[in-house]
Amino acid sequence: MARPPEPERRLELLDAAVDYVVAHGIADMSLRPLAVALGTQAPVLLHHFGSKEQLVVEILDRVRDRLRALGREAESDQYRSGLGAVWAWVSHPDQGQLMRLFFEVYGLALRHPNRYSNFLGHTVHDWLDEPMAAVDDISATLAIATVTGLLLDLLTTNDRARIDNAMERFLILLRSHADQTTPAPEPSTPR
Amino acid sequence: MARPPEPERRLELLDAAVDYVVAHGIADMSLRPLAVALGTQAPVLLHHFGSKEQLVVEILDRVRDRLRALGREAESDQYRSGLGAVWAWVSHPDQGQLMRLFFEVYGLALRHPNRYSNFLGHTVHDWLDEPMAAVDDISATLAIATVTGLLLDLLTTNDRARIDNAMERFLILLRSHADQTTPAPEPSTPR
DNA sequence: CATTTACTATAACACTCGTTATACTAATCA
DNA sequence: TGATTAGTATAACGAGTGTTATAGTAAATG
Repeated sequence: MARPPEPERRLELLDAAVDYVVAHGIADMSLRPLAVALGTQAPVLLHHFGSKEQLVVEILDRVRDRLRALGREAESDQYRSGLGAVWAWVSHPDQGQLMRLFFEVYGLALRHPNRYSNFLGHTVHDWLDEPMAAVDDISATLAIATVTGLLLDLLTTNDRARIDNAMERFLILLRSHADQTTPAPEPSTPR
Repeated sequence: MARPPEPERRLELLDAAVDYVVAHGIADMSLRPLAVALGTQAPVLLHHFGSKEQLVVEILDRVRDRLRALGREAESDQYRSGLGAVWAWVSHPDQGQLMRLFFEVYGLALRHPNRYSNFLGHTVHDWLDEPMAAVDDISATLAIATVTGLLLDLLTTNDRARIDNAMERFLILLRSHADQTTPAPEPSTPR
């Protein structure tokens, strides 16, 4: 009948919004500043996304995608493997803003589980399933928790040496325990 | 000259505000709802605390006190010791709201380090110094990170069995490593 | 061309925010 | 008693919020 929709525009806005949120956080994001940063106006965002809440949902879905992509990059690391590779990728300064956002959303989600159920329910299991697929649930839980906790420490104290050493010690703990329990252990971290 | 100040009233309001924040979170705390919950009005809070920002600072100082108290309670645990005791106390359901607030503030502090510098700068080192005083920095870093990460998992998934098992496995890892390196290890977790 | 629809621009609405001003009562001291 | 200060109410201000209404332009179909 008439002019066809242009889904490109919507995706363009969404991608730019994700970049903005990664850079500025999501806790006190508001439509008007976001819109001007994107070269448009608040009603345009509402026209495309319906409501702020829906926009936030779609932004966080994209953030989840980026976190999953990070896990896949760790898997394809050619110098390290397993948990060491995950740590190398996740703790890299380039990922600082993204991981900061990760913990920011986590903090908000703890108070409003319903509002962030997509993010909350899936993000942890994304990691359990993909980079940690080869080990049992308990080991994966421990490994992910350690990475998470060290990362939180790193982002707040920025004490790279102390925390890299702690990660190294954790990898040694895992390896020495594997030496005790299995006669012919693999040389790298458990997979 | 005239009517003397009544510091009791101020502390009374502050204590009630801490309870309110522990229950409702601090990210979207605002003066008016807080005031009515405390049976007063927003201008009264500003009269006593100067500004919302100052009130938040004082509330978080109190929250930090409660977290420190939790560490001391873990130290006096008569059934467990060391890291196992810390985990038992910190992961207890009674502390859920407090620990949720802990991660909420952490998430906010990652974006606004200056605003939450008191909380951010001291809370981690409180733990390094008190419950973890007996081990070296690297071991303490690893232990606190693991507790932190597991706690975050517990608060979001509530999967108590899986996470308690992961903690148990971590304690076993530490013990077996101690067995390898020291000839006469202590029976409990490393202190 | 006329119509329909997609997108954009401007203005405004109702609401909440932190904060301030003002008036009022209560308690202490000269 | 009068003066001074502490604490408590009430109202209001300016700013910012998400959202809606309205009008205008752009692009496609009949």
